[in-house]
Order: sequence, then structure tokens, then C-alpha cells
Amino acid sequence: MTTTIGDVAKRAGVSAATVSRVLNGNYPVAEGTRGRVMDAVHDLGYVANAHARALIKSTSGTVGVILHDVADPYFAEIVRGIQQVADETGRLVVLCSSLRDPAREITYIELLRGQRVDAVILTSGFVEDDEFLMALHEQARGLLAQGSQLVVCGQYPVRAAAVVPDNAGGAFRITSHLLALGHRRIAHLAGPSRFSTTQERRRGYEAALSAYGIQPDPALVVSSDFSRDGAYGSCSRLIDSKVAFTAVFAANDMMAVGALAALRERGLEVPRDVSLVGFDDLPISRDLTPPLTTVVVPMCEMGRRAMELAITPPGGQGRIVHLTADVVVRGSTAVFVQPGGADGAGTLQTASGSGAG
Amino acid sequence: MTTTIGDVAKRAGVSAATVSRVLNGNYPVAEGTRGRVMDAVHDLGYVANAHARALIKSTSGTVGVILHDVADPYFAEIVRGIQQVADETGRLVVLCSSLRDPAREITYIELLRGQRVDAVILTSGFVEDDEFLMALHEQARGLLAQGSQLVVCGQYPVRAAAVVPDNAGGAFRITSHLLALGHRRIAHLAGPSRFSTTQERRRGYEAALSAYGIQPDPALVVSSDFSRDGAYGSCSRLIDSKVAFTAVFAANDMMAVGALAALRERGLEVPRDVSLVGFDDLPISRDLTPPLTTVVVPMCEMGRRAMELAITPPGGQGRIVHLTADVVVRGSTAVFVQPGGADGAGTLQTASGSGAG
DNA sequence: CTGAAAGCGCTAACAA
DNA sequence: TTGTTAGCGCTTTCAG
Repeated sequence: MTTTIGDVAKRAGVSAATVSRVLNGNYPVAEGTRGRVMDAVHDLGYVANAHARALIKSTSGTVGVILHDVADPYFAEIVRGIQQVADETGRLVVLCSSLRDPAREITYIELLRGQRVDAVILTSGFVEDDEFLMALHEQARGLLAQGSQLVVCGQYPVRAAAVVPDNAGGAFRITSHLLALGHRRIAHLAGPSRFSTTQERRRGYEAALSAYGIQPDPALVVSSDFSRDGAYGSCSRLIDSKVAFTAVFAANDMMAVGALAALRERGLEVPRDVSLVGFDDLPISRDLTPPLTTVVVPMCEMGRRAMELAITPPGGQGRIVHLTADVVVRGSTAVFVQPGGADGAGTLQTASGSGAG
Repeated sequence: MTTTIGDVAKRAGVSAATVSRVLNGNYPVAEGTRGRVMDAVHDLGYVANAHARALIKSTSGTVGVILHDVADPYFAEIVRGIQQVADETGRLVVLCSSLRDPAREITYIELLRGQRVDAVILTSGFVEDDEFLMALHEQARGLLAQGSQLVVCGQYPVRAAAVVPDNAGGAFRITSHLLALGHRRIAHLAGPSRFSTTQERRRGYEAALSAYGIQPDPALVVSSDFSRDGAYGSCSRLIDSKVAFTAVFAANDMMAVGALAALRERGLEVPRDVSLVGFDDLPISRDLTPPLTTVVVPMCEMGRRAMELAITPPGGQGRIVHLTADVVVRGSTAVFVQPGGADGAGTLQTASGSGAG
């Protein structure tokens, strides 16, 4: 049997109420009594039942986080930020991996609602799906009704506190960087089209192209999931399709890793033959060879901000936090040099031909 | 106000007990009644209070995990495995980052005890410290007393279910690999000495050396924390100390990344000038340049096994799971070739001299 | 300063 | 098949 407050009370020769007061320290208790109670607590190894407490108090001191997968460094960094604030404020965080399945996310929110979490932070990325959106609205309402709230990381069409990275802006800037380097045939390794993140980053890419008077070429855009292997596959297909390009913009850094592998495997050297950029700036990106030029998404900061919103009562100002996304130039991009003496359109074959170095 | 089972009962025109029975589906309820109850549940957006439930049932369906930091890919992979099993069995996992602070770990176990978690999984690595060990014993006992249990990942001197990777064996094998390649001056980038992981891996390293009749040279072992930056620093110091070495065994892959950066910065090319190996086989390791030769620790599997132990009642057989740790040879190691025409002792300077490529 | 008693939301006998 | 009742372990009035 687990020891209860009654056991402690008995051993200390006081009432349960007194034990409670000692433990919570919010009422005056005689020094001697306090001592006897603490001794009893210690002797018995007593730890108060948080569920019994949560049943009374309105707050549970717990925040739920729904993400794709902790093993994805992007989310791991966000969780790190969340954890930091949780630690600083004595809260607990419960993690749920949705693997980007909308139905599972709804199920998790409901589960977390049952746990009476103080808030749920949703980070996996919005998926265009009417059924999901409706269910999400319902859950958001339910959360609010029980004195909790929803906080989202990213662009979601819901009334909720949010911290949103500048996906479109970052994509615009990194594409512009490539353009400024002289690249004109810039491929884009996109994510699954149903995600708002995918769309925003693609939009920024196309906007930059247009700003340079370039008509976006659909043949230069290939999709896959957000993973390393997915991008390895889509980049391989792109290369094999013989479409000419001199630079690649991967929708995120993990995908850039896959692209790098695909490029290299086919004898294309980065940045000599092809410039490569990503998005996110994962911790590992600076240690790739070459170090990756990318867009800095302050993931840890995102997590911190999200958690700060989560522990602030809903309603009120400043509940939409916008985060910047600036380019960091490293070694994976270079000025586009006209290969050989030709007209420069079909660069791919030329580059690949001299890629054995 | 949050809606309770009473509200649902009233709306459906039944008693609270009936609602409970419908929701739990463990007692016969008339079809019509069930329908009315479900309607009421839906209309009200009712979600049962898990705390009230946990107060009655012995199990909370929640498992606590204490780790260093989710943003560390080693732990992220472990958590991934834990999450998988949690998902499969309808459980929730709450994460606590200890940042390897023993005191904080104890505090967390206590906090989780209050939450009446079904088990706590401890993964940050054992620290030699009598006070910590005593407190840990006490907590393990407390956990057991309340019908919960402790599960550890790694070598801990406590009576608890455990999943332990073969640190010493893996280190022995990877060092032997280097030795077989002809290397004799093998440096070791160790972790903080107070961790059992550090000691085990170092022990394997020294055992392999001894097996080859080589007396371990303390000058070849430098310590830092387990991070990329830590190893970058210790490796830099090692190089600057002018101690001769032709291979480096980093205590983990993150540290190998740091070592690679340090080596490269000083004009030492891997594996031409120096062979480099790590430990863990993080997902990124195969994508480094060169791809890292390392020891495969099945981290995700570790997490799965730990979770399986966590959801199995304590006591009984097979509560210590041993995991293998085999070498995977990739591009970061090469046969040691006598540099120049000299006697081959002071390889470092020679190699570095020709390292401009 | 301390104790008695009510009640948080739910489930599990026990009746009906 | 369903309702009534008694708690689960704790906090919090309300008395004293």
C-alpha cells in the first residue's frame, strides 16, 4: 500500500490538515509541529499524490506537447526550449509523437485534456484538411472551456496563441542569396504539399524568383516527405531527369543532408558543381562538409516562447509571436560560373563530366 | 467551469454511474441508454478527468523518463523507442531533462512519484557519488513501495530492471579495429570521468591496447564533457600538445564531430592523416564527410526495451537486457601508412606538413 | 495554531 | 440494466 497523508498525520500525532499545511507552507504552523511532521514525512518516504491535488486545484502544473517525433532534430530543439522554461517554472511536460498524423493529434489533444494539462503545444505543422480543422477547432474550444489553452508553433488557421517562424521570408531571402550568386536554375526540394510549412517555403522561393523576373519552372520542384531519405530520393530523381539546375534549395536541413548524399553519389560536388541550401539551421548543419548555408530558425527560442505563452492565461495581447529567419552563409554556396565555353544552359552534364576530381 | 460526469448524466437523464459504465464499456448498458449518453458526451465535449480516475485505479498510464537533454540525438533516439511502445500501448510519457545533474534527477524522480507514474526510466548515465547513490536507492525503494518501479538504461549499481549496452565490448572492438589497421598511437577523447559510461568505454579502449601488448599512454587520453564543443576543445588541446597520434577514438559520435572539426581546422585530413572513430552511430554519422566508422548502439531499441520493462510488473526474470554494440566500418578509418621515409614515430607533424591538399 | 468535515470527479460495490 | 452510496487522497473552509 502506498503511504498517504493520513499515515503521516498519525505518525506525527497531528491531523491530516496540519500535514497539508506544513507541506504547502501557506499557513502558519508551530515550529515544533512542523518538525515532527517533516520527520514523519521523511521516515515514511511520503510523496503527496499529485492527482488528488490536481482534483482540487485548477492547475496541474503539466503542459502537453504534440510533435512529429523527438528524434527529428528540429522538434528536439523546440522541445529543448520548452523543457528549459518548464524547468525554470517547476512544470512537467508530457510528450506525444503524432508522426504527423492529424487523427492522432486530435486523439492526443483529447488525452491531454483528460490529464487537465495547463496547455497543449502543437508543433507538428498544420495540415490542410477540413475534417482535421473542424476537430481542431472543437478541441481548442474544449481546452478553453476547461481553463486550459492551445498554443501552436507555426501557421494554423485557429484562434490560439502562436509562435510563427518567418517561413516565406526566410525562403525568399535564401533563394535571393542564390540568385545574387548568379544562379538562375534553382531546384527546390519541397516537403509534402499538404503542410502549410511546405507551402510557405515554396511561396518564398517562387516570390524571389519572380522578383528576379524568373518564371518558376515546375520541373525544378520535386516533393518528398520532410526526411533525409525522402530528399535523397527526390533529389536523385531530379538529377536523373536531366533537368538542368545549378543550385538546390532543400525545404529543410535534414533534406539538404539527403540532397548532399544524392549529389555526391552522382559525382556532383557542392558547391563547385551545385550550390546547396537548406532551412532551419540544425546544430549539425555547420559540421557538414561543406558547412551548410541555410536559414536560421531559432527553434529553441520558439520552444521557449511557446512555453511562455502556454503558462500565461489565454486572452490578452501579444499572443502571436513572430520569429525572424535570417540567412547564414557558409560553405555550400558559391558564385555560379559559366561552365566550359558553352552557352551555360545545360550546366549539369558539363559539371558532372568534370566531377571526378 | 469544466464539465463533469454529473453534467453528462443530467443531460442524458441517467446516473453518473451509468455514464461511467458507458465510457468504460466494462458493464452491460442498454443500447438506447448508451446512445443517449454518447450524445450527451459529444454535445458537451466531455472528457473524463484522468486525475479522478488515477485516484481510484492503481495505474496512471503514464511513464516518466529522465534524460540529459532531448536535443542530444543519443537521448532523442532512446525517447523515440520509448514513445513507440507508449503509443502502441496507449500510454503517455512525461519527459524530464536533468542536464546530467544528479540532484535534479532525484528531484524529478520524486516529482514523478507524486504523479504516480507506472515507472520511471532513468537514462542519463550513472554518476559516481555516494550521496546520489543513497538517494537513488531510497527513491527506487519508494517507487516499489507505491507499486511503481525504476528502469535504468546503462550500468547502475541499483536493484532495478535495466537495459545495458555493451560499452566496454564496443570500445574494445573499435579500438581493435584501429589496431588491426596498423595504428599504435591511438588517442582517446573521453567523457567526464565520473560517468560509468566514460569508464566503461575507456576500459574497453585500454583492454584492446593491452591485448596488443601496448601500454596505454595517459598522455593520449583527454577529457571533456560529452558534447561536440567539448571534444572540439579537448582534441584541439591534444593536437597543440604535439603528442604524436595517428588515430582518435572519441567516446561518442557527437564528440567525433567536434574532433573532426578540430582536426580539419589544423590541416589534418581524415582518414588520410588521422583515422577517427566514434561511438553510438547517430543517424547523422553516416552523412558526415567522411562517413564515420563507429560502434552501433541500438538506441531506439534500447528505448523500446526499457519501455517494455517499464510496463511489465517488477520482479521476475529477464529484467536485465544486454544489447550488443558492433563496429560499423565506414570511411573515417584507413590503414596506417608510415609517413615520409622516417622512423614513423612522430607522424603528426609529418602528416600535418603535407595536409594542405 | 490546529482539528473536523466537506468535497474535488470519478469508479465500484451493493442494491434494486 | 440502472441508481445509490461510499470512498480514492488531498485541500480548505469553518470552528475552536
